[in-house]
Amino acid sequence: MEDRRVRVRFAPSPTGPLHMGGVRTALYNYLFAKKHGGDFLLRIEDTDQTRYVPGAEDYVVDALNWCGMTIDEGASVGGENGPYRQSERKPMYRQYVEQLIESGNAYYGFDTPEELTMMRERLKAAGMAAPQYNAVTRSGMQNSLTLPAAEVEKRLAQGDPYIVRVKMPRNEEVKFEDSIRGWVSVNTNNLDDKVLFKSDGMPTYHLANVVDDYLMNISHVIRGEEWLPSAPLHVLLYRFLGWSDLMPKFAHLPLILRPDGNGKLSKRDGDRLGFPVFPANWKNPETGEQSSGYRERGYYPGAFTNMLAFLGWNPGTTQELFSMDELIAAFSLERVGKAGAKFDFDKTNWFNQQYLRMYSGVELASQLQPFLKAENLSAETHYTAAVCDLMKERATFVEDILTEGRYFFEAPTSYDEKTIKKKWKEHTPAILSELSDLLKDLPTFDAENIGACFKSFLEAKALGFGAVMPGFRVSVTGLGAGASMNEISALLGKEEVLKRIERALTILKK
RNA sequence: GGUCCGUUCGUCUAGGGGUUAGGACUCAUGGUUUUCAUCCAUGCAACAGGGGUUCGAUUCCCCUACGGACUACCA
Repeated sequence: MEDRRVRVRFAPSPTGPLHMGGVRTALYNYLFAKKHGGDFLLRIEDTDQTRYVPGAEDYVVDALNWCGMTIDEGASVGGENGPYRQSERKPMYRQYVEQLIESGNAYYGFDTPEELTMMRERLKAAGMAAPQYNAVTRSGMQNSLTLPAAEVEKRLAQGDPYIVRVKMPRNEEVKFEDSIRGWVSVNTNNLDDKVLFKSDGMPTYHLANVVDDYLMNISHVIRGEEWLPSAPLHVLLYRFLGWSDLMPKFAHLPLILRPDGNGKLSKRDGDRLGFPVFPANWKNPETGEQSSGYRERGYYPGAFTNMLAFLGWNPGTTQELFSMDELIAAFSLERVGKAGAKFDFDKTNWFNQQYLRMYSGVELASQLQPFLKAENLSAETHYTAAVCDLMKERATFVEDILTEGRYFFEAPTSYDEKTIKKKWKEHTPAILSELSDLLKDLPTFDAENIGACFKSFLEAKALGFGAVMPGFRVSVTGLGAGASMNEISALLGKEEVLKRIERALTILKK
């Protein structure tokens, strides 16, 4: 059993865009699988046809691909254990349901939804907080445990709608070892007779999940903490089906919480606080509602997954920047924390900034190209690359290089008012004019010479940097602050710099 | 309400019976820079509370408080 091949699955329900919490669950599964040379499967849990949202499955695959997780088996890539959509596995579940009924671990239920509601209302009125369909209440309901056998036969034969429930045993401790939480123990008296098979002929999550994990030979179930309360039911199901020996190991991940206040992270929080909660943009096909994603906001997939990996896990060292391969090498479930983690958007941006810096000017130039194009700007590649090299230290996103360095691609159309008000003095035009003449005569217009020229000019005129530089900068860039003016000027070239100064002098005068 | 899970700086976390309780993000200050950013340095800032066990508990145990998840013919 110890040398069992590691096979894990990520099993989302296609009811909408994949939430970043889901991406993290997928990531931990992926890291764990790859760490142990195992398989990462994607299974679509679409047993609830009423909640199916078109496009959601493609979205999951797209998001996983963007994040750099390769799916070994799944509907999109195939595999030997398919189909990988539960809706397509519908015929496979029935025999296991029947097996459970025959062994006395499950039974038919004929109660209508209305009767169920009435039962709950009645018990609530009698003072019961959360009425359950369990060993106590099932005796008063219509099911194959209370109805005469003949009646059950008759109802089934005439095609009355029915469901199948698990027959939860009385007063039994169900124990299992969670890789993250240790031993978890629950008494079956606190569990109810969960529906395993719905009247539409589809299994519920509980049954489908256990059957498919068994059939797909899943070795480890790594999923969100929201599943912890139903894990004992799953353990019981493995036992009832005679599969205890092949039961996967469980690991229940802590949740990602809201940055402020309490509760788990939701789409609402992102809207309210101004950050995406989805990996990529999503448009609800029914309402047309748009949700923004990290990809379109300009985050690098590596930065996004790196950030996600650290939300609940740490390597035990002080290293924080990890490539996917490094993550795979360092990952272990033992180092996943037990407590929920509040999402920190600042840290996400910090990760992106770190990733951006690792690119060369040339690489950044090609990343910047679409943004330039969108603004109808263009430049030689080597020029854009040089701009990126100069500007990358002050950018979090590639786009920042353009928004903060637009003057590299077109002459300023306006001049920063604050700087003009504070630094554009009466004598500024005369000074700039003189400086301009000096720059004109420079034989080599590079940063070093410009700097030297500037310095000697200041010395000759007995002026401080503050008397000349701000005016020079605002004339050329339109801004009050930024990268080294020597570098900027050299990049722009003599002709352009002189032209801009001249233009500023005519517009600003004084 | 019940069941289960959890609780170290504002946030992510390391640590673990004896530590000046460490790192990162954020924030503040100083240095570098013509300026801004970067970078460097420094600072602010935490073991939820109460009982045990122990020579000694932040660490182990119990209780309380607080937080979270679950409590559908949803996953």
